Amino acid sequence: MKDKKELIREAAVAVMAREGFYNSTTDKIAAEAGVSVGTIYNYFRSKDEILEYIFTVELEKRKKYYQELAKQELPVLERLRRLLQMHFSEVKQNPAVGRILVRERHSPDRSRLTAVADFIEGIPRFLAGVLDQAVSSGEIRQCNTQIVALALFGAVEGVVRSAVFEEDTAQQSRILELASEELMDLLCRGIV
Amino acid sequence: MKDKKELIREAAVAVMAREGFYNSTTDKIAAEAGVSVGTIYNYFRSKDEILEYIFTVELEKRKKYYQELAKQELPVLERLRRLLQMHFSEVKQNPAVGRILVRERHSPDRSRLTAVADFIEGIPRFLAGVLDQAVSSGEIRQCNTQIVALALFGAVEGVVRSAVFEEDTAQQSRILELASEELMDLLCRGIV
Amino acid sequence: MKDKKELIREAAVAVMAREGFYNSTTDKIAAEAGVSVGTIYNYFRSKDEILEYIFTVELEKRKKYYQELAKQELPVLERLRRLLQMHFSEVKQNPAVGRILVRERHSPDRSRLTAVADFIEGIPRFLAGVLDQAVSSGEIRQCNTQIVALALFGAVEGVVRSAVFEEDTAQQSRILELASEELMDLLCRGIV
Amino acid sequence: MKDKKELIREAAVAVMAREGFYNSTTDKIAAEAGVSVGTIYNYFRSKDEILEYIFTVELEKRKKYYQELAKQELPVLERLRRLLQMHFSEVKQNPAVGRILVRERHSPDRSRLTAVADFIEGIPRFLAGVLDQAVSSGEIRQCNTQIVALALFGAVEGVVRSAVFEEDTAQQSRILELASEELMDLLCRGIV
DNA sequence: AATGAATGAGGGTTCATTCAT
DNA sequence: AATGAATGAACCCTCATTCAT
Repeated sequence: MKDKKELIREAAVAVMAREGFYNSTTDKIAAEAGVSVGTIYNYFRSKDEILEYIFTVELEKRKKYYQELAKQELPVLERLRRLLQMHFSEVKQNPAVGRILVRERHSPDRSRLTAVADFIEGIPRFLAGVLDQAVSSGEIRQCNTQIVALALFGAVEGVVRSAVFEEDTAQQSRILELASEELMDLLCRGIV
Repeated sequence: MKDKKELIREAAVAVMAREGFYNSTTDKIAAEAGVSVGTIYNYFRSKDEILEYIFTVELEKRKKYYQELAKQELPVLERLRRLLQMHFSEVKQNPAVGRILVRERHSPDRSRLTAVADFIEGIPRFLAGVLDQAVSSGEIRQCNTQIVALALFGAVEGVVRSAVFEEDTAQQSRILELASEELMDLLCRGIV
Repeated sequence: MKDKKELIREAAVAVMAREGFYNSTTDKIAAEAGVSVGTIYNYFRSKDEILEYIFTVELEKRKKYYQELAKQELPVLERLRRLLQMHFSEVKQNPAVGRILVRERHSPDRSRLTAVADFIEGIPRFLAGVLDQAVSSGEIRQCNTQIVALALFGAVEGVVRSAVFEEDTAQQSRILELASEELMDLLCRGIV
Repeated sequence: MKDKKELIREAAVAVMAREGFYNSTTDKIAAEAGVSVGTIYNYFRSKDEILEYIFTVELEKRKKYYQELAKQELPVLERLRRLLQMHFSEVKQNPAVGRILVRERHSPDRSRLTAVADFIEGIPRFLAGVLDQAVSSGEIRQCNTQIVALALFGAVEGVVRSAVFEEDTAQQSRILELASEELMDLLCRGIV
């Protein structure tokens, strides 16, 4: 039998993707999970914490993946390419999570939610670090790596947002398939 | 005396920037505006409509600015540069609006709010149109203009988000000042 | 030009018949009367007082009519017959008033409204007096005149209610035309 | 322990009888029931639905009683007499319900409330059916049964209204005790 | 007399969270 | 561990009434 915490997380993903965090009542999540409200509170301290957990899981996936990548001695740009590929591929497989990632990132005072903040601030910071290395090694030109990192992170989000809210699923798939190459091209050559 | 609708809009901007849309009660907005709750409802049909109006105002500003730009016979990239400059400059002057623009864009079923949807979908679509022209005229290379437009829009948002939630205001200013050049460089040359 | 108080009364009748007292906002009444809210308050002290006035006007009509009747030396039952005829005829001509008379009679603490209370309690009391006379004069048999008066008043209301909320206007007219005879028959002969 | 839905219904009856539907806030009802506001909404979808339920319960009582009556082979007039007796007896036992039945019958758009509409339209329709049978069987004379039914229903209401708003409880009891006989007399013999 | 913008108390309803079973 | 009934603070919005113009 599936871990109950995971069961609830998946139910929450489904409900939140469909209705948004604010409209996702604990009752709905419990119903979706086939569990009682009380049970949710045996695994999570609050509704916020469920969202927190969703972000944590996704962040961990990406961290783990990057650590694998880091073991191989790949050029920075190649590492970025694969990270993007992995991300878009994940979103394509599970667009519900994608919706949550782009939509519930902000909101009330959710900036205090650690995992969300980690995602929203941590990833760009991490990317900036990667870019700094690449500048040092001469792999890429001098630039304001912080801004470039923010832009890259934002660009990815922009594409994902469009895709996951796209109702035509064929179109959704197409965007997500082309996205990493297109973004890498942009990154490497500009658009001129 | 200042127009009361504008007064309320500004109060709402202040409160929503500080507390988020969800935590911005009509009572707080009324208090901030120095007005009674009832008065809000003489100018807006609902709390949602206030947000709607905030987006409308900002969207109009950018539309108007672009129309001016279009009258002059400028190269596409130059037009984009100025649009970015204008946008970052606006956000620098009024970071509260910036916060709202990036944070309240998504959310519940707010996708039905016309002005918000226009912003979130209309701008990338508009950008894609601009890029298409530029490809035709040979000013920029062949590329998936839709994805590039989404990426550009997202990149701008990514930078703005980081800036407006930055607590160090000097740092905030710096990012916003450098952003347009850095993004244009990225767009023109890539980062290699 | 029509008296403004009368103008407002008629507008209120229209709105209240359509939407019920509770849903009849002063704004709607003002709009219907082609007048501003403020003006209403130049002629009425409160929304309640408008209703009060509507009842007063109707009560006065009936009182006046009965006084005419009393001058002629008619048998009691004949007087009752004519009173009923007059009442049903009035309702037929202006079903909107009829609706209000049967629907807004009760409600919140409107029992304190004098005119409404007069209508609801005064008429049966008056009828009881009439019946008492008739018993004395031997025109009708011994009976509990109070209860009979209440029953008669209620019976009239029951018929009116059904008619004024009847959507088929032909049917509405038919009921109101037959009502007085049918009720008099019932009163005189019973149904056996 | 008493069923909680019933507990709330009784509290609502008490409050609504005292203050009228409109002035019966959910807070007051909750307090009267010794329950929190939220609990009300675990058993009823809305305040309207509470009223609906009150009417349903009373209507059911009368339906059930009449079905018993129908099993016995009683003359129509005897059935009516017993129905009236039962009704006045119920009201005497619980005048609060009586108040609600006569006062909250009309109102805003409460006509859409099924149970209320059933009461207000269903009972006269049902009575008309009963009378039709009686005409067929020759038990009563030819008459417009629809109007007579409306009149009878209204007459009952008229008596009940007077009784339940009577402050002198002895007088209240007297009216309710005499009512059914007096009405049956009226029905059978007229008042001449 | 007429206007209508401003007022603000008030009410129905929601929903995250708790806790006795 | 699981349940789900109970809780009650909080919020959006309405609308009768006022009053400066």
